Amino acid sequence: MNMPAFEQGRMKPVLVTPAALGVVDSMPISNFVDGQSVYSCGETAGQVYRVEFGAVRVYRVLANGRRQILDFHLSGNWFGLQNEDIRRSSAEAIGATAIRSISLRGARYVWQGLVPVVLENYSSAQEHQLVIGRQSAVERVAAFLLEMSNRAGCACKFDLFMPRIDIADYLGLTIETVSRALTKLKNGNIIRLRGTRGVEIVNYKALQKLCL
Amino acid sequence: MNMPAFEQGRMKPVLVTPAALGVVDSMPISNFVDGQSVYSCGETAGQVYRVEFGAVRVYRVLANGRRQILDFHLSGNWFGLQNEDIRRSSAEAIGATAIRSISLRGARYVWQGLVPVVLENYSSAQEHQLVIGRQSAVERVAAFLLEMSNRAGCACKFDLFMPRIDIADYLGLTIETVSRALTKLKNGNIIRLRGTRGVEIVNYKALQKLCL
DNA sequence: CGTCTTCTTGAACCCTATCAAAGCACGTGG
DNA sequence: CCACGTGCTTTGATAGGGTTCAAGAAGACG
Repeated sequence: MNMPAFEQGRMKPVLVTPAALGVVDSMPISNFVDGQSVYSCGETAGQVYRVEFGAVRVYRVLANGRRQILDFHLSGNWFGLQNEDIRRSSAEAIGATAIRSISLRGARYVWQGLVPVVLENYSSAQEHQLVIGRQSAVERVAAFLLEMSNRAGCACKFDLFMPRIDIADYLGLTIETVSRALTKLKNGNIIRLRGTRGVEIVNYKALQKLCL
Repeated sequence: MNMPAFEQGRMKPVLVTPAALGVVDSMPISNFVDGQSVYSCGETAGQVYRVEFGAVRVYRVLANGRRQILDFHLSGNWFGLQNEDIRRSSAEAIGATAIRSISLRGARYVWQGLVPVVLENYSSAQEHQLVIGRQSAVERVAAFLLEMSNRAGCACKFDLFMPRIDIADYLGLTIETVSRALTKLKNGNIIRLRGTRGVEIVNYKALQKLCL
């Protein structure tokens, strides 16, 4: 089932990103305010996007109003990639955000470079399935904090850029449960909370251990 | 944010599948018995796979033994697509299964054709996030039955090809809860159960309504 | 036809959601 | 600079849904 090492390398021909193709950096950047829609469920999908700065939440809403945030996208992340013509999710800016949009006009060439991007998004979606499918509230919040820490460059001190409700809808919990989990982690001297958004990881290993 | 219709069509240059590239059909097919491993977590990833007949479950296991099935793959479905060198999930045959494996030797060309496949898998992963993140037990089972019905060609009468434990681990529930949900749907005259695996959807609309 | 596995059913418990209210943070205007 | 108001967060009490543990029933298979 295994392969020689020289073949493993071929897994990533994909380091040829669209940027490397030289077509992306010339694409237009738009600015969004907090909560502003980038695209909405039901719209036709004609572009893919890259966050230049700020953040984006991609989510879906059930008929009864329950919302599930599928992913957060930070500076450098691509989103809006899909095969179907119609958007089945919505995307909104979190805070002041700049987004580069790429039309799929020269589709074949653009998609080719986006393969690693799609694979990465796919991978993180699967990771998240595990978290919301098989972990308890505290474990989910712990996993979330580690994820945010990693995305902040593995800093042990960072700011959450989204409100509690977004964390809850990302983790499949309620804001109250998220708050209680954070309090529990704080009381266990695993994290420290600074104001509403600030987080400091005091006991990194304990946090990792919680994610099993 | 919308685009003219003629550009929409460009979203799918991707109908050029590997099969169309003429390299896939010549790839070797292996046979697997029920429960046999296709690849395991921790192995190096050198191939992608396509189910020829039978079925495959892709799953991850937490340190404490809790398992989450990420996806089921049926005849014609591709799996094992990832960017990283190391497998973070495991794949097993469900029942007697034939699988075609494609080395990523001619990687660039293969990946190019696989873009729609990856996008499809990504899309179904997101769909599933919604189910396990924001739906109740009965709603999850209802969604699962509809999914299986669709994959069986929208038949209202079909066989589940996996045991209850797989359904449970796919939906983030226990087997008992899955069983109770099925009983509830049966008692509500929404479905009929034939033996252990057989399912007949009696009230299709009611089932859809449950998924909201 | 018997045995083993899988599935279903039951009862008790636990975790998380829900409902309600108080505490903060921040911005506005006096 | 402080009072006030608004929105978000935390904390509390209760209830509901799902898990867990424990049998029992139904299939599958030799």
